[in-house]
This record gives sequence, C-alpha cells and structure tokens, in this order.
Amino acid sequence: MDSWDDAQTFLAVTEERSFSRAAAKLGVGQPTVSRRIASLEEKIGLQLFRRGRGGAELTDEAQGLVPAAEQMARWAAEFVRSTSVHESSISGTVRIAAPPGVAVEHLGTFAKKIKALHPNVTLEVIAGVEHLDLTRGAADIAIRTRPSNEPELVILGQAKNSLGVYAHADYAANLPTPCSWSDIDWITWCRPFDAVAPRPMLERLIDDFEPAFASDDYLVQKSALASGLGAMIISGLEAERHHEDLVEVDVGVKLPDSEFYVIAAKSSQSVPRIQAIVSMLLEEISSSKK
Amino acid sequence: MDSWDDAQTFLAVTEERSFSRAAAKLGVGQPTVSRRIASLEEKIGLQLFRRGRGGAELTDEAQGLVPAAEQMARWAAEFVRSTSVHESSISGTVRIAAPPGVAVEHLGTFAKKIKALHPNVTLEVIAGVEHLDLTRGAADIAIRTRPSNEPELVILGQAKNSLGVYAHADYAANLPTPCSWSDIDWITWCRPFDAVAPRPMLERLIDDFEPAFASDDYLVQKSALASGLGAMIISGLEAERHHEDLVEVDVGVKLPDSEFYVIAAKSSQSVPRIQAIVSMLLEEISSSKK
DNA sequence: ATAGAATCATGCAAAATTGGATGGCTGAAT
DNA sequence: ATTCAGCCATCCAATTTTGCATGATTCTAT
Repeated sequence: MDSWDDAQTFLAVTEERSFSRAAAKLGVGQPTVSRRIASLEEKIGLQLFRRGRGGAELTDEAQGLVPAAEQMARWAAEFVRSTSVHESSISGTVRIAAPPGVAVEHLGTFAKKIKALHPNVTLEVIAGVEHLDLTRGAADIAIRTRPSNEPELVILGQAKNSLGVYAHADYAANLPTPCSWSDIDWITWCRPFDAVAPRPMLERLIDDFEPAFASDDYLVQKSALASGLGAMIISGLEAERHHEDLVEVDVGVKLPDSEFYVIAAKSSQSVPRIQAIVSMLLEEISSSKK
Repeated sequence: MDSWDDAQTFLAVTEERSFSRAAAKLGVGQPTVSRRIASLEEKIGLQLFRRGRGGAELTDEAQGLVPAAEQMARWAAEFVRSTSVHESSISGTVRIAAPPGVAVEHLGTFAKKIKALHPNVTLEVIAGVEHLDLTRGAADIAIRTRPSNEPELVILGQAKNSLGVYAHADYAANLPTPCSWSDIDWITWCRPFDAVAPRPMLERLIDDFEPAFASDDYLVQKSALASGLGAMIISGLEAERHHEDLVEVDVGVKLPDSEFYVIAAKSSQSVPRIQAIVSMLLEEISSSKK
C-alpha cells in the first residue's frame, strides 16, 4: 500500500533505464531496487520493465505510470524547497549545473568567493550538458546557453561573452595570413559532448569538419591548446585570465557572442541559501560584463 | 534524504491533526509517526507541530509545506489509479462515498447486484458527510447532493428523488388536517450531521426548529419512524420499498426534489473496475428514475 | 568460438526500522 | 482537588528491510 515508495523507485528506474543506476540515484543498493520493482510488478500484475543487457526498458503497458510519478517527483522537490524557506542561516548545499566550459573556467573561482562570504554553504557544480530538471531539484541553479520557456522556471540573469579564436603564440605564428576556418587545427569536444558549443558551429562552418584534437574534458582541451596543438574558440575574458601566451587568431569575421542564462525554479527564490548564491552569481556576471 | 516519506508523514499528521490518527491512516504505529516527524523537524530545524492534548497542530512556519505535500498526495493517488488501468479482470476494491441516508438506503442492495456481476470486486461504502477528496483517492466515487466544479472531477450522472413527508399510519392518523410543518414531530439528524439534508431545510421552514427525535445514525431514525414517534422527509421510492405501513403526510406543498450527483476523478474513468461500478451505478439510477 | 563486461536475480547475515508497552503530560469532568 | 481520558515520547525486543557477495544471463568484441 505504500504507493509513494513504489512511485519513487519506478520513476528512478524509468529515468535511469537501469536498476543499478536507479539504485545509485536513490542511494540504496541494487538488490533493493530489484526487489521493489519485482514486488510492484507483482502487486499490479504487469511487467513494468524489460530486463536486458543494456539495463531496464519500460514496457509499453507501463508508460501510463510515468506522468503521475513525474509529477510526484516535481512536487517532492517543491516540498524540499519549501522546507528550506525558513532556514535561519545561509547554509547547506547549492547545486549549480553548467556547461563544462563555464563550470571549469568560472565556477571554481566563484566557489572561493562564496566560501568566503558564506562559509557554511557547500557548492556542488555539475558540469555537463544533460538537461537537468530544475523543477525536480536535480540542480538548484542552471547556467544554460539557451533561455528557458518552462513556466515553472525563471531566468534570473543573462550574460554575453565575446568569443574569439585563440591559440598559443607559437602555433599562431605558423598560420597563413589571412587565415580561413579550414586552415586551423581545431580543438573541441568529442563524444558524448559533441553537441556542446562551439562544436556544432564549427561543423556548420566547415565541410567535413574533423577536429585536430577532441576531448570530453575541458581541461584536457586547454592543455592541448597551451601546448600549441591548435586553436580553440573561447571567450576573450577566459583567454586573458589564464593564458597570457595565448593570442587571438584573425579569421576575418567577428564571432557571435555566446550567451548564458542563469535559470532557477521559481520557488527556489524563496530559499535563502539559493537566493544568496544567485545574487552573488548575478553580481559576478554584471561585474565581468564590460 | 527521503523527502517522499517525510512529505507523506507530514501531510497525514497535518490532515488528521494527530500523530496517532495519522499513524492509523498510514497503517503504521504511532511511535513511527512520532519519530518520523521528530527527525523531519530536526532535519529542517523547525518545529512543525505544536503537540497538545488535542493532538498536533500545524505551526505557522510549517504552513508553507502543505501545498507541495498535497500535490504529492494528489499525484500519488493518480499513480495508483494509473497502475489499475491495465488490470485484466474486474477486481479489487472500489470505495464509494455517500451521504448516510443514501448509503444505508440504496448501496446495500446495490452492493448485492455488484457482487453478483463482479464477484471479485469489494465495495467499500463510506457513509458520511465529510468532503472526501476524490482527487487524492480518499474514495473512488462520490454521491453528493451538490454538483462539483473542481476541474479534476467529473459529474458522471445525476438523479432526482421526489421527496415526501412520511410517517407511520398510526402516527399520521393523529395529525390534524390540514397539517402544518410545525404540527409534526420531526425525526432528523443531530450532531455531527446537523448540516445534512433535510435538517437545514426544516430549520429554514420552522422557527425555533427542535426535532422530536434526532440521531447520527440513519437506521436509528428509521426505527423511530417505524415506531410511530414522528415523521421524516424521505424519498417516495424509499418509503414504498421498505415500509408498506408508512403513509405520506400532506403538508399542503410539494417538496422540492432532492438531487444527487455521481462524481469521480477524471482519471478514474480509465480504471476498469471503477468504470464497471460507475456504469452499474448509472444504470441503477436511470432505472429508478420514473 | 570464446572471453569479457555489463546487466538483473538470489542467498544470507547484519543493520535499520518498527510496534507494543509504558511513562509523562495536559486539560476536562467529577 | 482529583480522577480520568486522551495525547505524544521513550524503551526494547522482534521483524522487516537492506546490502554484500555471488550466480545466471545476454550481448559485444576479440
């Protein structure tokens, strides 16, 4: 009769498409999930998942259970947020989701400022491109490259970064002038992040685009850049902050600015610790805007 | 970190205004609720309930947690319903909420018909006037005297009953002719059902209305009626069905018909066993209409 | 083919949760 | 004033739930 547990377990398996991953997400053991699903299946007399090598796949008959479970999850997150409204001190954990580049480049130093001002706040940065559901509390704040139009979310701020093609001086010296897109040895993302900016843009601009180097790790890309392997598209701010020996490569056109949006669930704004981090984040953004 | 359990327990205590009643509702022991609430209070650092002699009262600071928990409950009920959509056989439990009069008078015999057609369905009749929340699965079907305008509910059918004043022949013989409202010894509801029809109507019609006899139990009222203590307002159908020795008392005016609405949560209609019971219920109603 | 790596299911001991009994408290009725 | 009935908190034994280790299975890659 405990439908709440059932729904929670069911949803986790549905979303993770795996008993073991669902267990990890729920913070329990894999056998527990296995048994819970088995008992739920027995209770309602219907196979919910096809177990296979690749994990667990939702059966057609079980599709109908998903929406209600999703709504429960949404309101569960809302419940958690509402428990934080009255917290007296700015403390706890705040999770920020950001694209890998932004995360590596900006949030580390930002975390330091936060620690200075709010020593009891732990910042968790989730670097990735997965579309985490803020309404469900997968993260508290997201930095995204596209604005959101979900009604439960709100855009708290936005920033523009002027982008440029940068390379190590030694590498740039060997480039022809004028230099075209296809002359450059590009360093960018590889699977599973091959849809992360700026790679899609490069693929649009260059026929049969093939990067000279690619990594799923931003720091690895940067080290390749520093070694003079090729060029990357990064923000001017970033270039001047860390790598004085980087120079901008003139490709004849001005790159469009990259945009970032700071997004949160509406109700997050009434949670003191999230409010505090957001306001620092917005300040950080506006001060770096020039 | 298990906010789902927390929310469930919190909501139960909020609604029952008592740890022990909440425990009963959840099907766990009272100490369990006590501990769960205590641990939740500790977790969020806020007293949620004022414990007192009369039970547990929500503190002002905790009011904000209610809406999210309510929504979770709503979708939990929805989840349960969705698990029943694919049930192959018409079986399980169907809960019908009805005003006490209707419940006693009609649903007993109705239950017999259902058992004949669907032997695996258990009918649970909740006789009462509390406004049970159908969207949360407190009941599957409700018979109410007023239509509902909640968007999540749907009116599946309605019926009219012609009402009349009935009394035992011996009692009626001693009434003056013509007979007025205040001449009659009325038998009707008492606390806590003093707002149930037809008592409010009687109080409107008769100054300083005081029933000759009142009970919170419909059967007790009927037995008082049969004993010739006084008169009751019941439907003609009901009068002729059970009590051949009852006669209608002419009070000079035709009483307004009483109306009943059969109501269910929208999504209940896709649950086979509920669908089956509803269709029988509607048939029953239309056949008794004449 | 065959080894391998990933999955979910199962057996069993350990840990967490539970509930019954009990105690303390508070306000109402005698 | 005192009993009383109802409430929640606490203690401890019993049950349930859990997790680790292992087994069975299936598809992939060599």
